[in-house]
Amino acid sequence: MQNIEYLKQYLINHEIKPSTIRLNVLDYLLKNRIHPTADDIYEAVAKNIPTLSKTSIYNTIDLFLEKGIIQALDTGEKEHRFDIEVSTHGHFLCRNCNKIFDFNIDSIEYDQSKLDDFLIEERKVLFKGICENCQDS
Amino acid sequence: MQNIEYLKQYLINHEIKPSTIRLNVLDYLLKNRIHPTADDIYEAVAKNIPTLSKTSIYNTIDLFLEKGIIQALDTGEKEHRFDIEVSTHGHFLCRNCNKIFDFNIDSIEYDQSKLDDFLIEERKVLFKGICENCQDS
DNA sequence: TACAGTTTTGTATCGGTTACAATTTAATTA
DNA sequence: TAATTAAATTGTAACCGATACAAAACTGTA
Repeated sequence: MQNIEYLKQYLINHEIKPSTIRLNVLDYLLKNRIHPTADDIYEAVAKNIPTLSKTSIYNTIDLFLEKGIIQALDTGEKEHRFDIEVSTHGHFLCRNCNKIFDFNIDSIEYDQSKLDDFLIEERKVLFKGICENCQDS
Repeated sequence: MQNIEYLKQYLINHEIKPSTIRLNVLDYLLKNRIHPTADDIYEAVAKNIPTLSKTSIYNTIDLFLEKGIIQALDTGEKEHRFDIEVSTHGHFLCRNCNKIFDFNIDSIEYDQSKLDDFLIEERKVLFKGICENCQDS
């Protein structure tokens, strides 16, 4: 875990008090942009913190969501997945290898009259299919 | 349940053998476009078929998904929801009343270079926020 | 050192979904 | 029509990601 000061400041800037678990989770998320599940995070962080409990991971995730430094992805898989990149962007889920690929979205053109006076807080775009790699094999 | 012949043909056209349960589920979905959960469907259809089991609803849903006459929505709520409208369109989930509103999508402009040679099979767009009605109160 | 507040842990439980064998129903053949 | 096979339906148990909650451990402050 490098740049502890950077990680601490990252949390503090988002009104999260640093703790060993939170720093480890943040470090993992920043370095492993694979849209991991709670269990992925748990398995990775538990290597550094042998006493770690699953509940602490869920607590940390809930806190990070609340403070807006991660977003949850609902892909139809049974586990939630999480993304340290919170800007609006598209996700492509390969239904063969289950990897998620990011892509930029420039605009969505839709019938706004249907959503007149609706307060839109989140825009999620999920494509599903087969990634390039899985088509070759 | 009106138009039994229409419902039968609807199923047959999609390679689904009609049965009482399947006809009832289809009828419910066509008449109640509220993006119901499996339990919503179960509760409604059980009124007509008292011996109905939850498993039969899951079986029917799986079959309908497989044959492509419904699509699943993953909204972050813990239950899946289902939509008899399978064309690509947007969904708005109100995080206050949990109603889902449909809207048309004309186009999504995105960085296609990231998805070069990807086979895109599904495009899902989900907005979340507060619907007009829930803002008034 | 004592105290209060926060963080973390461990256990039990929840609830939507799935697995699967048994039963019932429908379709096919003799 | 009865017998046989296949398909649909049911009921029970179990799975598993997530949650609730109280106890324990830790942190910061005076």
